[in-house]
Amino acid sequence: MSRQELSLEPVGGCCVPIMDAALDSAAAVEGASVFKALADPIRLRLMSIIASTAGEVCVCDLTPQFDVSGPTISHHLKVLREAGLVDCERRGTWVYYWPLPERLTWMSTLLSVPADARH
Amino acid sequence: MSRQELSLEPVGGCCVPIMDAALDSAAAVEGASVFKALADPIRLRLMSIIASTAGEVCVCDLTPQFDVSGPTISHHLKVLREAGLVDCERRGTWVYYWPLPERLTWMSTLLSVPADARH
DNA sequence: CTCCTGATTAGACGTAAGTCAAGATAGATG
DNA sequence: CATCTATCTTGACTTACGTCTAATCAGGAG
Repeated sequence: MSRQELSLEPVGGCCVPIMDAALDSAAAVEGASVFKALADPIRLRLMSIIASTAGEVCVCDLTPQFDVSGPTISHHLKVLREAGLVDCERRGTWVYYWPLPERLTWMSTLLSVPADARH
Repeated sequence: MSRQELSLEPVGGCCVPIMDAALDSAAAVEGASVFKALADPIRLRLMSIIASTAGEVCVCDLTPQFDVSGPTISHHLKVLREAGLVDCERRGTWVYYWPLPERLTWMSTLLSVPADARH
């Protein structure tokens, strides 16, 4: 359950802000795949709920907060897992998810704007 | 040319990191649309080229760096424009693009991870 | 005005992505 | 073992997205 289904390479060696240096083609492919994982409203909100919860969250507490079916939530959680943004563990009947902050830090750095370039 | 084709509301009033507070449904929809704009390798690389260039970039210097047709580049630039990530201006025969750092800052803050939560 | 060049728009096409219902799996309990 | 609950997987369906060619638009030059 906690194995990573997709490539989880360092994503370009983390990381120079795009305002400092342009990405090459390969880095763009890898980077875009992480953005894609957060490019859906349900996934972005799932990520924010998981990330803002200290410790971990049970799927059974996640599903009722959305208007879509259980399988759909399960699908979105899998996408977040494959992107390296969360991990999970089954304990008894329930499955618990927690955030993996490394990728968030990577994206945040990539998008960071030098103070003197703001506005 | 520099009009904004889509809603460019403040995107949730910019901005609390997702590790501090979960997004509500409406904020997630709006936020996901910005991530979607960078969720394509060509757009992410276009954005990084535009952002890393001091001043502005001519479309004529952008297109040759990619293996897709001119109209495709034009389409991707439009998506970035509608997401509020870049703006442009025609001067004579050529069109120039520059970054709008506000949205980058917003995303970067949203994804930022408190130092004590890293790893 | 006419022609040429750079850029965008329109429309068509194929693939990818989100959703659901139905079935499968994991584990607890009797 | 059988049964029940929580979660995930499968397969089908529909819509969204990236790409192209062809056509259009904006400006400069002759």
